[in-house]
Amino acid sequence: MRWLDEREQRVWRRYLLMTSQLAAQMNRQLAADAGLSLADYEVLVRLTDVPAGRLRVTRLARDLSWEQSRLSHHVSRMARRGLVAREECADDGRGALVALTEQGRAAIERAAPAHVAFVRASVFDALTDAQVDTLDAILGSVLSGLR
Amino acid sequence: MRWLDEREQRVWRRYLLMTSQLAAQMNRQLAADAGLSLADYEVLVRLTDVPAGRLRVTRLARDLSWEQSRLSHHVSRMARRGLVAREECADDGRGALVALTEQGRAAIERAAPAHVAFVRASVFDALTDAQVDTLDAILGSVLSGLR
DNA sequence: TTAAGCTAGATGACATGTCAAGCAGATCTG
DNA sequence: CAGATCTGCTTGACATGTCATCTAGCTTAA
Repeated sequence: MRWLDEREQRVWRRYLLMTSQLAAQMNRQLAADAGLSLADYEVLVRLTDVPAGRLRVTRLARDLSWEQSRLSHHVSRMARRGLVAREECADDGRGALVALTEQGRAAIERAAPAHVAFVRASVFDALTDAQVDTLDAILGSVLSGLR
Repeated sequence: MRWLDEREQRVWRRYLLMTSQLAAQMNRQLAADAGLSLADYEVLVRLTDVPAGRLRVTRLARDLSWEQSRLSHHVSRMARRGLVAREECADDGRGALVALTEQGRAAIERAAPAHVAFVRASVFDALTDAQVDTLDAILGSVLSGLR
């Protein structure tokens, strides 16, 4: 049984700390700016990206790499707040579409500039170009191992 | 307003994906092996690290970089499951100690080998030494910007 | 064409996390 | 030394996420 050495432990603890702090601060900023969570933001971004402004539930879940039931619950909550709307699917009687509402579009347009500025300031501006390249490689290696 | 360029967007999305997948898999593995969550594991590790096996609530929260109320709720849940116990603090009438129980110690001893093996396999074994160094630097830079 | 099985989604139960408020025991100050 | 304030911790309300299960609409094969 091989444990983590000193350096590995330090890196690992800092990894856990950094990821949780970064997520917490993004959540707080989005909440303050536009009453959104990071999860809301991700859903809205994806919907904004497609011309029709609507996607099938399964497709959206796959795009976001979310579990389907998580998305279903989340859509319910977002619908209650008027950020998205559920629509029937003509093709498939079982299907459902999640559609961006005007209010949802307004919310993400309000939130996006400060959110992007925060990501830029706290991540990309803090790193050299070479570090970003290495980070990309690291993410790729770890991700491919996870599948 | 400067948005993220192609490469930055790709890295950022992969960052969000990788961090969430890694956390999800760690949680699943810990749950399967020992009925623990990653949060439980972190609490138990910290308590195991101190000789007395008990810490003041505030101290533990600070060590973990958790909000105090999160820890309080979490300790309640862990106490209900017998993993830790709350104790009175002799020094300070307001204070409370969180103490590792036998059952808590048994749980972490059961969980640790596979958990460490998973972290090693999915992270450290997937990276070169130079990548780990760069990761360390990246974590440091971003963290210092977050405070 | 119909019964078996598959697929899309929703839901209930429950664990987790955040924020704001509450409470009781320290501490400080006039 | 008595009120004001601060501190350590808990609690309630509520948002979020997971797992298991349910339902209804498709699909397929005898």
